[in-house]
Amino acid sequence: MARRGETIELAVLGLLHEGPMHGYELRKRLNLMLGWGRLLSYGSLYPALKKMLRNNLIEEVTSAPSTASRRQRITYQVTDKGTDEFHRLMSEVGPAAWEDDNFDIRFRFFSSTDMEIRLRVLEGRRSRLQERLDRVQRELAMTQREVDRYAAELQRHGVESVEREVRWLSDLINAERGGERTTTEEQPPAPAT
Amino acid sequence: MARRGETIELAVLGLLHEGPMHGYELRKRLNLMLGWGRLLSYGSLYPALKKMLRNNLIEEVTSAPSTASRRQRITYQVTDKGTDEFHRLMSEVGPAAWEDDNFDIRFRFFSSTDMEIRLRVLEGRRSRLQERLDRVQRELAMTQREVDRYAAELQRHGVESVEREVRWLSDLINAERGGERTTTEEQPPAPAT
DNA sequence: GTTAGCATGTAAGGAGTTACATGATTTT
DNA sequence: AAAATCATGTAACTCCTTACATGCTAAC
Repeated sequence: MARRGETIELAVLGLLHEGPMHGYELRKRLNLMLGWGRLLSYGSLYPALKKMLRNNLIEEVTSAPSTASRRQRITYQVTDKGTDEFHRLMSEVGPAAWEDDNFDIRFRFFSSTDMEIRLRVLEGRRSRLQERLDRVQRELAMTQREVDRYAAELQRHGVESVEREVRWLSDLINAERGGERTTTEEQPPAPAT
Repeated sequence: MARRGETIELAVLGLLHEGPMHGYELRKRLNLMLGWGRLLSYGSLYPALKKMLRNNLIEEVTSAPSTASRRQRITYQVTDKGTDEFHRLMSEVGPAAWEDDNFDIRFRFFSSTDMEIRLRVLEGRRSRLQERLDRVQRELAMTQREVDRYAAELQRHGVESVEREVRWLSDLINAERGGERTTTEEQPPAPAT
C-alpha cells in the first residue's frame, strides 16, 4: 500500500497524542491498527521517527529516572508543532484522505476532528468505492468474457466486499448526521461518473 | 502491498495464457483483476514486460500483417519456458502463495492447478487469516485500552471483515472437497474475546 | 480541428522490506 | 543457563509511482 510515508507520520502523531511511547510499542500499536495487511518493519519505523525528530514534530521525553533499572529505550512525545501538523493533516479533505490506507488512519483518529470533516471524508471514501464498482461493472458489461469458474467467483466476492463497505460507510454517515439512526437508508442514487 | 514483482509476473503469464495481448490491454485486465487497491502504472508494467522478454518467458508475436493500418503496438505471447514458469509458480505452496495480493492472483488462475494444490493454498490462506484474528484478539484482551468510539468501530469492522473472509474460504474448501455442497458449515466456534 | 483515448516508453525518486548487528531483561 | 522477547538501529536493495516524453487514431 503505497503512500505510507505520510501515513506513518500521521499514525505516529495520532498515537503519541494519546500518550508518550517508545518505538517498540509504537510499532506494536501500529501493527494492531493497520495490521490487516503487512506488518510494519523497524527498518521503516525508526528512520521515520528520526526524520520526525529532525522536523521537530516529536521530541524525546526526559522522564524522571525514578525506576532505576530502566531498560535502554527512548520515549517520544509530540511537540506543539507536531500537534499543529497532526490537526492540519486530519483536516485535509481530498483524495489523499480516502485512499485505502490513509482512510483507516483518519478514521482511527476521527475524534480529533469536526463532524464536518468527518462527513466529507466518509462521503469521499464512499464515492471512491462507488466509482470502483461502476468501473468494474461497466468494463464487465463491455467485454463479455468467457467465464472462468474461479475468475468469476473472485470477481463476485470482490464486488460483494466493496458493496458491504459502501453500506458500512452509509451507516456511519447516517449516524454522523442523524445522531443515532441505525437504519440503512436508501442512498441517493450516486451521480455516475 | 509488497512483493508485487513476482506477482505481476505471475499475473502476466496467467493472462497471456488465455491469449496473446499487448501491454495496454494487459494493464487494463490487470487493474480489473487486482484493481481493488491501487492501479498498476505503466512505469511498472512495461519494464516488467521487458524483463520477462529478456528472460524468455514471453515473446513478441509476429502476427500476419493482414489488417494494414495497424496501430503501433506490440503483442506478446508466452513461450514454453514461460508456461513452465507459470506452472511452477502456481504449484508453490507456502507463505508466498497466501499473502494478500498473491493469493488473489493464484485464485484467479486456480483452474490451471490440481485440486490438491488448491486446497493447500485455500487452507493456508485461511489459517493465515485465523492467526491474524487470534493475534488481535489476544492483544486486545491484554491491553484493555480506553475505548475511543471510532477506534473501536474500526476494530470491530476489521474483525468482521476478516471473519467473513474466513467463512468464504471455508465454503470454497468445502466445495472443493465435497463436490458441490453449498451449505455454510458451522466453523469451530472462535474463542471469543 | 480538437478532444479523448489508444499505445509505448524512460528517468528520478520515494518508501519500505530484508538482512544484518547488538545487547538488555525476563521467563522457564 | 537457555530461550524468548524487549529494544534500537543501519545498509543495501527492490519495487513501484510520478512525471515526463511522444505520437497515432477515432469521435464529436
